[in-house]
Amino acid sequence: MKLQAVRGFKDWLPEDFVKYEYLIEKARLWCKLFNFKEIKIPILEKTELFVRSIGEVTDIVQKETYSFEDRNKDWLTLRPEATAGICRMVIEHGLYVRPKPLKFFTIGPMFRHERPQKGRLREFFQIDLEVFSELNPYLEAEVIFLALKILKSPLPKESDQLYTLELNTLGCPECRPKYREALLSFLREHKDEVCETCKERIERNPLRVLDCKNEGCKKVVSGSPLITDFLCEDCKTHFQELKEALESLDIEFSLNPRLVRGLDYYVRTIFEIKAKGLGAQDTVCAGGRYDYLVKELGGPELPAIGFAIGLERWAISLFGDEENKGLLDPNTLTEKLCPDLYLVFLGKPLIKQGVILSQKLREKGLRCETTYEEKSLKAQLKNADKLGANFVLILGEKEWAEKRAVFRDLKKSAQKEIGFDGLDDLVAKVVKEVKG
RNA sequence: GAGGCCGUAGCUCAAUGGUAGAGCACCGGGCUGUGGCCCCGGGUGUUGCGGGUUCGAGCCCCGUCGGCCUCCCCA
Repeated sequence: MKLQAVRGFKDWLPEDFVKYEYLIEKARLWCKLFNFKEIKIPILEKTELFVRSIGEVTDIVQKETYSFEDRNKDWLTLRPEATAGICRMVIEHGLYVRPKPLKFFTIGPMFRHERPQKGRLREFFQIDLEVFSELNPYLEAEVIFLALKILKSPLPKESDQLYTLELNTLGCPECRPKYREALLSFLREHKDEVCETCKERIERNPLRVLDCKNEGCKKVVSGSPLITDFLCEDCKTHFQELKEALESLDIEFSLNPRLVRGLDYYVRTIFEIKAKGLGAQDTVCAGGRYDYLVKELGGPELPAIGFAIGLERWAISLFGDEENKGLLDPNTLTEKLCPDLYLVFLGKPLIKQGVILSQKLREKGLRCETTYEEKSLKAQLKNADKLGANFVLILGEKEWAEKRAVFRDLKKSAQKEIGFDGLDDLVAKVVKEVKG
């Protein structure tokens, strides 16, 4: 059997890498402007962390994690998301005593053992942001604003309608159970009308039924009790203030009372940002509040909100895929992979000069490539062209002796002669030509 | 985890159960002082892998691995 990458794990070829790098840099820029601090947490954590945070009965923990016993007989899990690890970090290092708000972001791979599809890999990258602070709707609105800001940042105009924001509230430990009970009894009454999957969901995770795409289920759900009718005063007020805060930031959103979460720790506000053209996996960013998680993991009471952007999905939404072109053209990025200058040397004695000269040029910031073997001028130019070089510098033994070189613009097919007095002078002149 | 479609050269794809091909890419040459264009030459392959049926399998059957899509779930 041929050796190949593990299923659902992808290589990033140079042309892929530039796309992700471009997006990551855009995101990083906005994170920093909002005063988020970049951190790194381990890829591997104790299994217990995810069981306690995400929830023992969730699908993620029950069947999607990469978990194993290590040589010390410790149960470890490749992180399926970043929030739990960041909470652990905050608690372990006592970061909660630092001035609020604590704003962190991290970028890295997550792992979930699911069936791969477009926009759904087993190793996938997330840009994850978390804010630990007081429960405040303005802060919350700002976090959502930032999510949209990041997503739209690579686009030429902010006015596009590529991304849509959906909003909901899950209530808090005080009001959610009441709603859950009401929903549960409603669903039990309509058990015969929902699909097979939902029959199971009713007892396991009734909120999920709200999210079912089955037409019959949708019909049932349309008459179901609404969370908004069960919210306690605090949650109601908070949600109302959040909506007003979003409006004051000119953020368009649609309320989706059927929006739910696969992770147990979320309370009150949750949101999702969907993108067009992604098929079934169209959620590019998701997040919400998790006001009790830090305490549940052994820390102090510390309300928090966060979200994660799926890097690969974000990339597809902007650059498109094999079938559909996106709004951004990846070719403008791959051009950056080409050398600025290719040094052509004719005659074996000059090869050594090529190595020295290219080094000096690199120190001046030029991306250089050169010849290491004696080859015909034609072969070297061909090579320079194939590598996508913008310019070539041609030095033959005759020119070398007469202290002159030919500088050729491959894109314009024009060339001129450069006289020089020593290597450093040549370097200076070439740099000037290339950089304009 | 369930279902469906698919897997042939580096890439995109052909090939009634009867000798594995094309375009692009790649390599060499025309062309030892000027790239792209052109011309000539080269197929670069364990038809994903393993079995089975058959005189004969890229094609049919089973299994397996992988990809895509839907479900499940989620970023």
